[in-house]
Amino acid sequence: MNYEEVKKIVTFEKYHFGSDKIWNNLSTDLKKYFLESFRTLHLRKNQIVFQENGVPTGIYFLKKGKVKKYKNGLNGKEQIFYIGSENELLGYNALLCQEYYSDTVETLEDCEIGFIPKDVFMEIYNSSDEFKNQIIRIMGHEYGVLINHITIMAQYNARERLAIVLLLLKDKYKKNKGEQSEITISREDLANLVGTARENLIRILNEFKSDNIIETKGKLILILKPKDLVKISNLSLV
Amino acid sequence: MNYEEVKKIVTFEKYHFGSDKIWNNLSTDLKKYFLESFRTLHLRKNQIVFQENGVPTGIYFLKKGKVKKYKNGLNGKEQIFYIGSENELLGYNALLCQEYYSDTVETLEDCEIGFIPKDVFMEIYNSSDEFKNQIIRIMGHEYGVLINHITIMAQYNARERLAIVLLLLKDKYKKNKGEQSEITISREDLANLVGTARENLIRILNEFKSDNIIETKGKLILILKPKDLVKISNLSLV
DNA sequence: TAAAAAAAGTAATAAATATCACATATTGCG
DNA sequence: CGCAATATGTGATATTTATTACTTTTTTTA
Repeated sequence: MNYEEVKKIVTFEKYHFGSDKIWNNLSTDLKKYFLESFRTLHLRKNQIVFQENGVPTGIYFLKKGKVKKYKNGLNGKEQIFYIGSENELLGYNALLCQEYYSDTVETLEDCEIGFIPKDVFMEIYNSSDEFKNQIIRIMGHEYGVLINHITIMAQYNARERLAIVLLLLKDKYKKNKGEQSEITISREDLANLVGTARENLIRILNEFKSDNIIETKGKLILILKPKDLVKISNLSLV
Repeated sequence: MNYEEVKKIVTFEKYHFGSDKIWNNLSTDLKKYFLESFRTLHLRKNQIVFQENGVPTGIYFLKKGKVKKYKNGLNGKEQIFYIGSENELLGYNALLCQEYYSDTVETLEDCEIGFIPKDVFMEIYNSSDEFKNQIIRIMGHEYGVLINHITIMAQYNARERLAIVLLLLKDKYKKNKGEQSEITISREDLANLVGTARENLIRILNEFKSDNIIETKGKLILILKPKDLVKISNLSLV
């Protein structure tokens, strides 16, 4: 199995909402209007963009940085189900279905975020069929990503899930071509993403370290042998 | 805690895709045209409506009966993430995002299903803003349902999840007002919905039986004390 | 920069869950 | 109908995961 085959198994698209593809099929005029319509917010690390049960007043466009999307479960424990990165849209689901937010978005690092008020967004949305269709395409794709996530959470054990999450983060934290991904994430967040206790997560990370699959330096995680992670993940082709 | 409060905790909407609300805000003319546009299929129990990785050729409208929505996970094990019932639409996500189906839909009993070919559906979809907005509203709502599901799968134990699933099925299998719900489901399917091994599921069902919370007769499950299931579920308000 | 707070890591133990190897029903069908 | 296939149910055991009670390290901030 070569690396290309490996990449096919862990298809990034299957784990990525894809709202950064909002520009596809959009005219340059519309793109320009959209980009000019937002006010830029600078948020520090660990700040909340919007919160579960809050009222949507617009949508957000993550220009720079990373965010976690989570829902509070048993005893307020954060269930992180997605890591958002550069160029992704945030908060359109609740706005378009006219409900309160069903999740919370919080920055993982200093972020630059564009905010577009509801009325401006709806104006663009309603005036352009291309834009509307693009949003719908994204929402349809999300469905597949989420049910894939459900299946993984329900059927794979913590070790397998950690392998999958690390492969995914390797892509999300990719910098320039050829460069090593520098995954910086707290053990608490990683545990809440994998869906296991922090103590358990650390034990598995240590196993991966002693097998030279990964290397850590403080919060930093480097993936040395992605192929081994694919093997551990138990993910199958198709 | 009275039954009204109990019902607030296990909000049906939080677990229901809501595509049966497609008619809301729709003109009677459009509704009529829609209903007249489909060909009715009669499917027996355990027949597949559409399959993961298949090409969408239209959408389905479940007129009568129940279906399971699942994805095949580890070693082909079915991960059931939704039970569809009367008046729900099926298969619109993949069609609208122009991808292959990401899940499989299979009947749980004899079903009457309307099929609308892609071109006819897209014609209705594109010609009516009300219809389009209704579909979008449904897709936005689904997002909340799925992340709620992820949180439950990741944080609640099998006993809690079974309690939640039984309360949900009680609503899905509701007949006429005041009548007792008759939940008929194979133990295998129930285990794949709860996300645990069949043996484990049966053990927990037996516990519920000896506490007189439920009653079973073959595949039939009757819920005697829903309030007790709410307590067991550990679901909290808000 | 030093104290306080938060996060990370360790080890032992308890609890939950999966797996295996069966026995017993139930259902489908030639 | 009756046999085969499938589904259900039981008990023992192995494995995985959570929990508890800490120590150590890192980060924050007064």
